[in-house]
Amino acid sequence: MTTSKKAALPSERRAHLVQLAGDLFAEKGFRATTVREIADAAGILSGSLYHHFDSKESIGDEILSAFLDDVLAGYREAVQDTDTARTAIEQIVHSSTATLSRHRAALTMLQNDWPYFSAQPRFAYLRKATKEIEQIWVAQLERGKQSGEFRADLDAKLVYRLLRDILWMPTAWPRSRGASWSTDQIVKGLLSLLFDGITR
Amino acid sequence: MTTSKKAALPSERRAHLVQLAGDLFAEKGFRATTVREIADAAGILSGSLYHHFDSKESIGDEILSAFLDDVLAGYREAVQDTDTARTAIEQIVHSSTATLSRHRAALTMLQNDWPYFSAQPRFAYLRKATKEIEQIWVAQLERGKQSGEFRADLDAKLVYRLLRDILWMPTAWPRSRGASWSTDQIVKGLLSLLFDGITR
Amino acid sequence: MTTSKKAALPSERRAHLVQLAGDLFAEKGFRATTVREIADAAGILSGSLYHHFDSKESIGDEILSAFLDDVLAGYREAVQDTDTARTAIEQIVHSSTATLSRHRAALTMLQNDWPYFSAQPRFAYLRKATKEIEQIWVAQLERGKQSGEFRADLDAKLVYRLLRDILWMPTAWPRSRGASWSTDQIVKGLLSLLFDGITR
Amino acid sequence: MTTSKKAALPSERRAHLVQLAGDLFAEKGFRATTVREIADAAGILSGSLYHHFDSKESIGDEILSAFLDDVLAGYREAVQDTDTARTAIEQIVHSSTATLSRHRAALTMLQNDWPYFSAQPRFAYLRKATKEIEQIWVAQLERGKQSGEFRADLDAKLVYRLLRDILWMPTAWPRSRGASWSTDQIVKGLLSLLFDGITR
DNA sequence: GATGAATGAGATTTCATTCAT
DNA sequence: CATGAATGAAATCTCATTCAT
Repeated sequence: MTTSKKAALPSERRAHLVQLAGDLFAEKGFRATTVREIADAAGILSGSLYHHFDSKESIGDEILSAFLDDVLAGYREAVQDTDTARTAIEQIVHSSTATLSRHRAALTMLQNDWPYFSAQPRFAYLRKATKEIEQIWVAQLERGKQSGEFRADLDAKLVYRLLRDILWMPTAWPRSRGASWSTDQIVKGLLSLLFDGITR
Repeated sequence: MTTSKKAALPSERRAHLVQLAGDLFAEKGFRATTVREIADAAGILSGSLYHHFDSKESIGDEILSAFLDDVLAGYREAVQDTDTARTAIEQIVHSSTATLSRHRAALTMLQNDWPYFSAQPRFAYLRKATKEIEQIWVAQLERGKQSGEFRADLDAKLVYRLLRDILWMPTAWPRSRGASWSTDQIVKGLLSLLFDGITR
Repeated sequence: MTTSKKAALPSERRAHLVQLAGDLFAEKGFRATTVREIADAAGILSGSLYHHFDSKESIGDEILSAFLDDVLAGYREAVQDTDTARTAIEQIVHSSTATLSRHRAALTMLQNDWPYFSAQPRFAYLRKATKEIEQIWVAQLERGKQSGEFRADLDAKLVYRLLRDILWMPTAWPRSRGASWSTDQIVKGLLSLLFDGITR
Repeated sequence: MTTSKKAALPSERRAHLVQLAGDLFAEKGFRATTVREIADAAGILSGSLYHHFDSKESIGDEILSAFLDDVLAGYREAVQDTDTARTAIEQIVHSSTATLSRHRAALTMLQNDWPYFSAQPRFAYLRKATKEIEQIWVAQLERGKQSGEFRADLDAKLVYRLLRDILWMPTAWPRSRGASWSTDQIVKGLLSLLFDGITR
């Protein structure tokens, strides 16, 4: 009656394991983290992980798809009922603030192991999702160009890519033992930098 | 009495192999690239690579240190004899333009495999070099704050990290089959974005 | 004071599980079938099977010994009170018709995993039973040679082996999605094919 | 220049390893044989096998496709320029005699692990080849029915399957420590047994 | 009787590296 | 310089089985 795919059965234990795995992925990347390390972190043997997951990749899958679902949901909502392109972009950025800190692992994985994931059919949705993300950004940038809010000479695709990266990537910065910034701080610094520039 | 380290013996063949390896590293990352793939690209067997290099890591070493040497040299020169902080930052950015495109592989490696490299004593110079890079940027940012050129509320370290990333990382963007930007285009787009902002 | 061996406690549920397991064994072989698959088919978890069986092998045991008991009983009865060797052989064959279709799983298991079973002390009875089966066949073949019913140059052991295989194996043929024959059809085709070939 | 697929590069060592592996497969079946056992037989470590082969399956692939190529070539030649269906069938059988003994491993593998192989896309050619084999047999059987050589009531497909099995399978019989028959003996016994049974 | 979690042994595979020829 | 063969450590994964609840 129930589907036989393990991935479909949630459970507290399972969620906890995904959490542990995600922490390791965020620290060292997906491929660089061994299932043994994940199992060690959970206090079980590596084989025991396969009671909960089909494969290491299915753990990655879970983390990545959860992230993209969250981001897309946030973006779609952010651009609804906005009066100006600037408001829309601001909302997109703010929506990210909330989302990103919950998904450090996914960001690190995308940054470190994109070629690995994007080459696999199983992760085809990564390309699909990033395409939709691009469309949302580009649509708002073009809207701002048309309305005169933004400079007419912006290369929308390029600006999108730059903005998305600068927005997303710091979350994946290695947590150094010394001072490090919160996602909030980063985004705030970023916004003030982008909208107002460096100069006084 | 020449040193017995293979790394000390340059040669055209050797340089070519580093080039080939770098191309693969730039595409898939350092760890994700196998020595067999490098050897295949060179049309030899994997074992034969060890006539030229001590280890896979020594190839990585060569690529990374060449990059950092180049960058640092450029940065040191860029800030010399500058009248204003703004000029200094501009020169830093422009110096990068020239350097980055020659070092795609290094950028990808730093982005993908930083935790791997930075954990090894052999690559201790990575931390040293990045620390010097930070000092150069931060010094100029603080100078600008003091002189009134830049906003007084800038978190210099944070701004440095954001700027460095946004400056360096696009070079490591995966070369998609569609339209892709040259390093020049990227830096130009970036500068106009940062110094003038998005808005008109 | 019932024995503590689980195998000694029959029950409907138990028989049903053996049936389900047998179906899977018949399809994919004994070793290739996992206890998880058996449990899935029964709608329970794999660990729960161990309330009913000591081990996977004890399920196999049950299936194989039931088959051999059946076959031997049939063979012993078949050769009793027969006037001619030909009649005896005919009865043996006909006795098989009835028996085989009920034991597809056992046939598949013997065909696929004979080396595995025959190497284990637990399954020593397999060799014993097949030896008795051989004796029954060979006795009748020799009888026919002596009486002049069968050709004198028959290698009785070889002919037995050929006949037994051709009689048993088709039952283990993979059930293809297209047209497939009933055990009845197969045996009938076989008889009409073989019988005149044996007789002088 | 050369293809990078290992499977395409023959070598003496390689052929020797296939031979050793085949011997083990013939004894215990494909799945039941571990790569460690193969490596042990060759006096090397299991990982070293992967210098020569992509995977265990590619060894199986080599053995199976060599067998089917051989069989099909023999069959195609056997039926060429035959005056009667009986001659054709006879030649098919004789062609098998020569072929089978060289391919004990393949026969065992097909008998033990057919469900495993036939389920994999990589081994799709197994179905294709067996289909062609069936067509060759059935064509000759039908020809014989039409010409009056064979009984008109033969179910050609069923008879083919029975004949092929009885012809092929004994080669896969476990080599018992005692008396065992050569492929020649088996086929001879078989022919004398079967031939008159087919003809009217 | 069944669940849910885990064990533990062993399987296949990967890959940087070594070395005799 | 290059080949061809091998090493050896470690990785992912499989699966029968156990057991507290």
